[in-house]
Parts: sequence; structure tokens; C-alpha cells
Amino acid sequence: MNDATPRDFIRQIIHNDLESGKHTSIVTRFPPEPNGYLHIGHVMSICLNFGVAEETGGRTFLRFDDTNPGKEREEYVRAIERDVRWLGFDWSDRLTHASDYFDALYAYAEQLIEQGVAYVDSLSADEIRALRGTLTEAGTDSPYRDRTVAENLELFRRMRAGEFADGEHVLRAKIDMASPNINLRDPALYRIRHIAHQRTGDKWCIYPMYDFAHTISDALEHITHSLCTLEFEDHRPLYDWLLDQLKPEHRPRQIEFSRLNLAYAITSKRKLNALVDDGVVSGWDDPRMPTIAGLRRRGYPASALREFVKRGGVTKKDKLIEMAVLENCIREELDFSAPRRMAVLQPLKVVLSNYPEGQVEMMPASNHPNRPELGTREVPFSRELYIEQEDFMEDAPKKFFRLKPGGEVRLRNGYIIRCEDVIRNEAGAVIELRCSYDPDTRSGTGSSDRKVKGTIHWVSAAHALPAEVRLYDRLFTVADPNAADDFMAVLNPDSLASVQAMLEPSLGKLGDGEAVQFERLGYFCMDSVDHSAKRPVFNRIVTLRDSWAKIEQQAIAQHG
RNA sequence: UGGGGCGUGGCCAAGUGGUAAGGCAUCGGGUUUUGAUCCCGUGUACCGCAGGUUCGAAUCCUGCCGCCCCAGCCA
Repeated sequence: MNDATPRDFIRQIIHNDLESGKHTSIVTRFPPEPNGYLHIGHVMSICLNFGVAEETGGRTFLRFDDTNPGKEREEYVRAIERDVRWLGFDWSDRLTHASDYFDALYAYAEQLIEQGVAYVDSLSADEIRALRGTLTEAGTDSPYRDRTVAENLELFRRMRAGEFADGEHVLRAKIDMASPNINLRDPALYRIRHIAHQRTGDKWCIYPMYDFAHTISDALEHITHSLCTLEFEDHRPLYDWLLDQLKPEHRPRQIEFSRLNLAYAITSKRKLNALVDDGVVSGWDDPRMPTIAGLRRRGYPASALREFVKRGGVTKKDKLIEMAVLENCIREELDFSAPRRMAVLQPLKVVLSNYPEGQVEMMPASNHPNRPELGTREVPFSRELYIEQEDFMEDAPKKFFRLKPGGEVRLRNGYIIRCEDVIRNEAGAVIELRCSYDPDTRSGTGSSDRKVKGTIHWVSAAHALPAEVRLYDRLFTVADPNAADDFMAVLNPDSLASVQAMLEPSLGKLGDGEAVQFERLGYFCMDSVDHSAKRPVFNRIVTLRDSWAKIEQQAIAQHG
């Protein structure tokens, strides 16, 4: 559409098809099998299919590829619909199922039989496998390959009528058992499955295979460009063969692209399942999961996910995108949209010895330093406060710009304070700081422009809202857990940490799904599952970029 | 030693014969009551390798190497 729209090879093809008049409008489809939850990899496919249509004024179908009853559930259908909608896409009335076409599919199967290019094979699955040959050796024709059209038709109709048990017969395309492409060695088109389908019930006991159902569904929906991932490249000759034989009115074109892989994440359904079953995570929507449900619960904005996919590009090259790209997209969006708040994750009590007991000042605080239009709110300030344990250090290195004994620091939106005394418990641990404040340095007044090196955040102890805050890290310790021998062995034991934090009181009025920045800490949102007013639970969406952490690391590396 | 794909700086990615965009990351610096944001600057990219065609090649040709996918009555 505009100059910023990336022109990947698929959009180029589509652009050319529109220019040449081959198509007047574009129709795509996103065709998940409802047998699990959608994940970050699907986000790309969704954005591509819906995006390409949107950009050209075309249409997109959300089609459930439900050709394998027993593995598919309505629960997944609803979850998928929700995920796609949440991502910001609309299929309008174009919500379909492969099962909507079972009658048509059956008729096309009979057509193939009548054309003499499909036959009923009565070999067992094992026998068929044995005759298929190998990657380097041609297969062998089935002894049933030359049945007459009449015989095939009768058998196929009896298959449909339920006269045979599962596995007794199978309908196969008659192509070429010696083809170097194994998908062309007489692929199965229909198999017998005496099992109720979630939508068609007991109407059918034979079900079409993916290649057959998908090709015809595409044609029936007048799909112009059928976009799928690279592993289906070898299926394209079969896709085209079916179209050549059946000659439907509309002929779709399949185009393949590489899937998006995110570093430190897995997308294998089996492995994701294992994480849930073994209790490694709390469920499919655990905020550490790469599922759309997990990403949403974590607090990642849909717009940031769309941007992430856009930056990844559309190519045919295997890719493993760094987490930093995703995190940058999240931060970019949230930096703009998230109001600022203060919260202390690891509270350390500070008593201001010279601040009047019982006094409370309401300190105005900007909701967004770069967007004054977002206004201000008032934060209570009093004699006893909490600051971050990390913001105090006894033997601080010279570059430590926070609080140290005898040192000064500014309290964000408050006063400059000086650390006068350190209180310890019997074990010698610091449990409290006695500080003095400089009344002249209140933010925005008097000599408040007096400079000190550091500014730290705080919360008034008497007004603080206690809350559980969950801190997340990557689920795996290696960039490519898929390549690990045992992905369970490379789990990050510290992927979840929970702390009892103290929040500024205004956070009690946060709306569902709203993200805020806890200044100096990161972006946070309420947990959509466990949060309640009585027992607040927050998730850290992502940290802020932290150049201090790098300096610290380097110092440790240099000086041991 | 079958077939199908893919190889441009750490990770992505433009480039479609005329002399290598951009983003992320990195490393410097500036601004800053978030060590955030923002703003500057920062890479000699043997364009997988080797030949060839051409005045000229990442782009064309040949050979080689590496990686990915395929032997479900899964999708």
C-alpha cells in the first residue's frame, strides 16, 4: 500500500497478478487444524494471509481443516477464533470448515474414480508402506491398482456406506509409483474411520486426507493464493495434479514461505504439550508459553506482534529470529502507550528522620515524560517509604549512582535524600535505612534543580498496595531448544520468579488488559487469570533496556 | 549415491547485470528527576566456495560445499 509496506516475493507475485489482470481481487485463507493452540509461528501465517488481502482490498477465509476427527476439538476452534480476532483480523462471514465440503469432496472423489485416476486399494497400511519404496528406490504397483472403474466405484460407495472396518480399504490417486517425489506415489485420498466427527457426527465414516481436502477447499472458496509453509513444497505437484484432473472453475496457486522460528522458544505441538502435561508451565496460556494465549496473557500487545512479524520478513530461508527483535517491538509499542507508575519489587524500608511524623504530601507525577497530554496523577509521600533493595549498596563502585552510606539520591517525583544510618538485624543484613531529606528539593519547586547523580523510585509504606509480581525469563537456556537432544534438559530453571512487591496506590484502579511501566523496572500488566482486587497479581511483560546491567557485568568480568 | 528447497555483516532483510538499503544487536558519545525514551556516531559484508561469460556479476553459466524438508490410511 504505502512505501513502508515490505515488498516480499509473495506480495510481488500478488502485485503482478493484479497488474496483469490474472486476478481482479485476492482471496487467501488461514487454515489451521483445530487440534491445538496457535503459537507465535502461526502469527506470521495469520498476518501474511490476512495482511495481503487487506492491503489489496481482498478477502480472507478462516478455515478449519477438520479432516481428522478424534484429534480435533471445538474447544480449539473457539480458542483459535479468539486468537485471530485478538490479533486484529476479521474474517467477516468467511468462517468455514473443510467438513462443510464433505459432500462436494465425495463427489470429486467419484469423479476421479470415473476418470480412471483413483482406485480403491485393499492392502493394509503396512503393505502399502512396504510397496512405497524408499527415497532412493521406486515403489511397486499395488495388485489392486488396475481394478475397473465400476469395481472401484462400487467399493468406494460401500466404504462410504460403512460396510468395511477401519483400514480395510483406502482410496488412492493413481499417479506414479516410481515418482522421485514420494507424494506422487499413489497418495491416499480417503480413509475409513468409524468415529464421530465433531461437526458432522456419524454422517461419515470415510474422511478425506489433507492434500485432497485442502486443494478442493481452496478451489471451492475461490482462493487465489494458497500460502503455506515450506514443508508443503513437495505437495505442490500433487496439489496441481488434482487441479489438472478435476479442472474446477477456479484454480488456486500454492506458494510456500519459510516459517518463523523464535530463539529460545519451541513451537512443536508435541513439546508444548509435554510442558503442560509435566507441569513445567501452568497451562497453554502460561505467560512463558509461545502460544498466542500465552503471549496475550503475558501482556504483549497484538500490534507489537504484528510489527515483529513484519520485521521478520517473508522469504524461503530458514530463520531463527533473536528474542531481542521481539522485545524491541514490545518496548517500542509500550514505551509509547504505557502510563508510568512506581512500584518496588524488593522493598527496603527507608525512614526520613527529619520528615514530620504523620505528614502526607501528594506529589504530582507525570504519567508520561514524553507525552504531557497523558496528564499527571498524585502519589502520596510520607516519612516511611520503600525503595528497591538494589538501589542501596554499602561498598558501591564509583559508577554506582544510587544510594550509599552518606550519599545522596533523588527520589523520583519527590525530594533529594541522604543516607545517614544503616540498620541491621542480628544476622547483619540491612533491614532499614535512616535518611534525611532536603525540604528545598521537592520536585518542581525551589532549588529542585539541584543535581544529584541518581534518581530512584519509591512507594510510601503506609499507602502501598501489596501485590504479587511475577517476573519471567526465557523458558530455555539455549537459542535453539528444538535442536537439543532433550529439550527438557535445557529448560531454564529461573524462567519464573515471584516477588511480594509494593505498588503505588493508583495501581489499584488499573483497567483489565492495561499495560503500565513501573519506572526503571519494565512494563507490567495484571494477570488475566490470577489477579483479583483482593489478591493482586501482576506480570512483567518485559524489562526496560538496562545499560547499567551491562556495566555491572563488565565490572564483574574484569575484577572477578 | 532419489526428489524438493535454501545459502547477502551476530540475527533478520533489501537487491531482479552497473559497482552492497534498512531494522535488531554491538560499541562509542550527547540530552534526561526512569542508568528508560530520544538524538548522533560506529561495521573495511572475500554477497557459501571455485571457475567461467561480460567493459562490468550478489545478480547469468558450470562445478563443488553446507543446511533444511519428504518414505502417515497426520496436517
